[in-house]
Amino acid sequence: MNYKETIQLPRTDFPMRANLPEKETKILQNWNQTQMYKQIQESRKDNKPYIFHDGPPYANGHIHMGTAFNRILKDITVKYRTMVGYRVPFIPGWDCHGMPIEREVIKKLKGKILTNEILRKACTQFAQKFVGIQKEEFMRLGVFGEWDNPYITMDPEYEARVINVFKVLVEKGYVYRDKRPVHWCTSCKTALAEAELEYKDILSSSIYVKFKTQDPNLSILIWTTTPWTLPANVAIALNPKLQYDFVKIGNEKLVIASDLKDIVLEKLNIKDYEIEKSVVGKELEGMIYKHPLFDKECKVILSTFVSKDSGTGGVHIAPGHGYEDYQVGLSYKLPVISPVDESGCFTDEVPEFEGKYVFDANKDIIEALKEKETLVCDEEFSHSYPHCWRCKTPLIFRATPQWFLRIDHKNLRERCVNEIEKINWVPKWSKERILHNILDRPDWCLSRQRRWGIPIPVLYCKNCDTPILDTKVIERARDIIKKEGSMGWFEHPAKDFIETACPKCNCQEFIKEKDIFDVWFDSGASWTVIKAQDSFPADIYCEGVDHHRGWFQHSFLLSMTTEEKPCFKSVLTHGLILDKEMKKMSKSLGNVISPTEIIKKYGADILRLYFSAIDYTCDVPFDSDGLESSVIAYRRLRNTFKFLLGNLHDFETIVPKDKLLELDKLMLHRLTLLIEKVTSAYENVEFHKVYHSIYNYCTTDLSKFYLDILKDRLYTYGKNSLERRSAQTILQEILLSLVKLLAPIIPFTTEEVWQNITNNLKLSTNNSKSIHIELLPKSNPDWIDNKLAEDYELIQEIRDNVLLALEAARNKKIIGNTLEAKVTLWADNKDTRDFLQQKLSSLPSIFIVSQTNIEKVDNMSQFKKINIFIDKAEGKRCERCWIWSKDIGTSTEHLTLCSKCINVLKEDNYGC
RNA sequence: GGGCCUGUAGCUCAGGUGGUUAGAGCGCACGGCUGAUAACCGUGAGGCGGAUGGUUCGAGUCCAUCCAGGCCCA
Repeated sequence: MNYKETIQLPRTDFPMRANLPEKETKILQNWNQTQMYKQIQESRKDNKPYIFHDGPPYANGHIHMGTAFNRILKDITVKYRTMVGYRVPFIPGWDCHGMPIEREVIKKLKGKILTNEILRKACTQFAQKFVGIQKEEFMRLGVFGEWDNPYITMDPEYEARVINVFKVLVEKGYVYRDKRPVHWCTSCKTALAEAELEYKDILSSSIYVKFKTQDPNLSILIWTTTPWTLPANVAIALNPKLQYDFVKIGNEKLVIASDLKDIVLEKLNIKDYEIEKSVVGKELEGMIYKHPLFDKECKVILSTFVSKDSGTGGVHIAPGHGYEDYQVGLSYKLPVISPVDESGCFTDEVPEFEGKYVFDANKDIIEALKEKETLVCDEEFSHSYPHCWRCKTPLIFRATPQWFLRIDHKNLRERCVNEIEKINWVPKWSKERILHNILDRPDWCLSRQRRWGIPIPVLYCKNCDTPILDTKVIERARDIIKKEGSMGWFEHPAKDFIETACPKCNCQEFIKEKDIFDVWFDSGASWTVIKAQDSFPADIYCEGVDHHRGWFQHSFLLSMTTEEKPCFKSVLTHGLILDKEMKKMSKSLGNVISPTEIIKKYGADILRLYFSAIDYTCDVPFDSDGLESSVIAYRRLRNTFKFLLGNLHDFETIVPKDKLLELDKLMLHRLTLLIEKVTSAYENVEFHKVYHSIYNYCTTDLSKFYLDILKDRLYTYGKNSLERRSAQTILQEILLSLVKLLAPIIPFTTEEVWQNITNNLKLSTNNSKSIHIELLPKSNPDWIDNKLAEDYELIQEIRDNVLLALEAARNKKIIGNTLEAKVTLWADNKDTRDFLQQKLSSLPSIFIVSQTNIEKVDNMSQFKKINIFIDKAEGKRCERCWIWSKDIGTSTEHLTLCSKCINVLKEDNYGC
C-alpha cells in the first residue's frame, strides 16, 4: 500500500509563483469591471466619513518614485480607514497650471506666434495628456479612488472656485497692490515665488566702496557683491547697537564697524592707521553722505539686520533691489528705485548705463567708481546666490507692481499660530516646522507675469491706470470663467466685466489685468473641492516635508482667511525618496529609477511592500538591492498563505475553544497580540511596524515554530480527528486575520488569497466580494491566556536549547533528520522537572523528535536550566508518519506502521 | 547663515522613565530535509552604537560641540 496516499497533504491551486506583473493586471481589470471602488463606497454609505484630501501632483510628466511613494502611503491609509469601517471617499487631483508646463509648450511651439488661445490650448492638451498617463500609472499601483471624477485645477468649475476664494479675500481686505522688489528671472521675464528659487554658488565681484560724507575727508565704507545695484542706492544702513570706529589713514578717515575693522583693513592691506574715535551706530543716524555715482545726497539709517559677521558694518541700501532693503526702507519712507527693465537691462532712468544687462554693467560701474576714486577694493567672491529653478539663470531683485496677500491682516498670522497648536501633526516635529514657516514668511505675492494660469480678475482704467479691485468685477469674471474657463477672461472685452465708470476719472474704458495667480493659489484652494461636497475640513492631508512651505501652508492660509478655520484636522508628513547614496534623484545625476519599470518587473505589491517596511518620517533611500529583499519577504508571506490555504482545503468544523489543544490555544493568544500590535501601528500611521510585526510573526511564530510542528498533526492524524481539526481551527483564524491585516499593504495578493478562500474553502465567513470590503480583525480578549504564554516561553527556551543539542548531534552524524532523535532531559530544579513531566506528552511534537524522556544520564550537555542528551531514537521508523517507535508492526496487514497510524487508517476507512 | 529632521550589524527595523555579555528578520557561510519543494528547518559569523567631550557609580539612551546627509528658508 502506498501510505503517502493516506496522509492529508496540503492541497491548493494557489500558485507558489506569483507572476505579479500579469496577475495584478487581471485583478485590476476585475476591479474596474465590477466597479470595486463604488462597491466599497456603497458598503460604507451610512458610515462615518473619513476625509482624505489629495494633494494634486503636477501634470507634466510620468510619475516618479516620489509620487508613487506618496500615493502608496495615502492608499494604505485610505484602505486601512476603510477596513476599520469608515466611508473614505478619495478624490484624486491634478495641478495643471504654471510655468513648467508653459515653458515646455513654448519650447515645443517654437517659431509659432503664440496667441493666448494657441498657447493655452496647447498647455491644456499637454496637461490633459499627463493627467491621463499619471491616472493610469497611479491606478496600476493599486490605488483606489474616484478616478472617473478627479479634480483638475484647469477645469472651469475649479477655476471659478479659485476666483471665488480671491473674491472673499478681496471682500475681507487681504489683497493689496504694491511696487516691491521680487526675485526676478531676466530670462523667463517673470517674478518667482520663494518656492521657485534654487541656491547655487556663484562668483561675484566683491567690492569695497567709500561713500563720502559732507566732511570731504570722512567716508563710510560699505561692501557689496552686487555693484549694479549702486545706481539705486538711497541709504546706508548701520546697526544701531554696533560700535563704529573712525579709522584715520593719512588724511582720510573711514567709518568701519569695530568688530570688522581688523579683517577689512587687512584685506585692504592698510597697516598704518589710528582710531580717531569710536561711536555706537545709533549716533550716526541721519548723517548725510554723497551718492557714490551720482550727484545727490542721502542719509544714514539704522537697522538691526546689519551684521557684524561679514562686510564692513555699513550696508548699501537699495529698496528696489533687495527685500530687506525694502523693509527697512518702508520705515524710513525711502523711495523704491528700480531702473531695470524686465530683461535685466538698465532703463533710461540711468542714462550712463542704459541698455546694459545688469550683470555685464558691474564692470562699467566698477570703472565709474574708480574714476570717482571711491573704490577701495575689487576682487572675486564665491557665495550662494539664488537662481531660477527652471532655467538656472542667476536672479535679480527688481521692483514691479504686484498683488499681495497681507499676512498680518486681521491677525492672520497669530490666528494661524493658534490653530497650528490644535492640529494633529504627524510626526510631531512637523508642527515646529510649519510654525517657523508661518512666523517667518513675508506677504504672499499672488501675481505672476505669465500666461498659463488662472487670470487675476482686476481691471485698470484706460485713462488714469487706477486698478479696479471690485467684487462685482470678480463675480462676473467668476461666472464667465465657470462657463467658459479662464479663456473667458482673455476673450471677453473688458466691458463685459464692469458696468460702472472709473471712480477716479469717470472714464468708461478699461484694460484687463494680464497677470495670473501663483500656482500655489490654485492648489492652495483645493479644499474648495471637499467643501463643495460638504466634507470640510479634511481629516487628513499627507505630503512630503517640502510642503510645509508649499501646499500645506498655502492651503492653510487660504482656508484661514476665507473660512477662518484650518482645512485639515491632521497632517501627515513623509520624507523624500533619495537614491542609494542618499542623494536626490535627478535626471542630471542619472540616478532616477522609475516606479513603472519596477512594477513591470516585480509588480506593485513588491513596491508597496518595500515602502511599507520603511520608516517614512525620514528620507528614504531607494535601492534596487533593497527591493530584492522585499521580493524575498513577499515570497515568505505568499508561501505562508499557500500553506494555510492548502491545509484548510477540507476544513469545515470549528473546534470550540475549550476543546482546543494547548499549543493551539497558545497560538490564539499570540495571534491576538499580533492583531493588537498591528492595529495600533496602523492607527499611529507607523506602517513599518505593521510590516515588521506581521513579517516576524510569519517567520518566527508560524514558519519556524507552529507550522513546522503542526505538519505531523495535519498530515498524519485522522482526517476528522480533534487534533487535526483543532489545528485547522487556528489556521483558519490565522489565515483570515493575516489576509485582512495585510490588505492595505499588498492589495493585489490579498485579493488573490481572498478569492481563493471564498471560491475553494468552506469557511464560515460572510464572503464579501473583495477583501477590501472586509473589516480588520478585532482582538478577542477571551483568547488571551497569560499563564499559558508564560509556560510556553519556558518551553520555547528549552526548545531552543534542544535545537542546539540536535545540531551538535547532527554534526556528529548521530542523526540527520530530527525525527531520528530521542531527547533526554533533566533539570536539577524539581519545579522545572515537574513542569517538564507535566508537558511531556507534547514535547516530542514540539521538538519535532520521535521520543522525549526525563531522566538523568551521563554525558548530558549543560544548558542554563536543563541538561540535554541526544541519542538515536529507539525502535524503527513508521513508514507512514516517519516517527520512530518500538511498536511497529503490531498489525499483520501493516508491518511497517506504528499503532497510531494503524488506528488512523481504520478511522479514515483505508481498507482496514 | 537660520529653522526642522536623520545617522544602531551589508539591508530594513526594535531597543518605556539611563543599569547585567546591544536585540529581530532578511542577506551571507555551513549543514539538514526532500510530505510548504524555484519551498521548508537548524547552526554560525557579522556592531569601536556618526565623532569628540561632559553629567553619572553607570549612557545607544541625558547635555554640549563637531562631522556627514536631507528638506525648507536667507
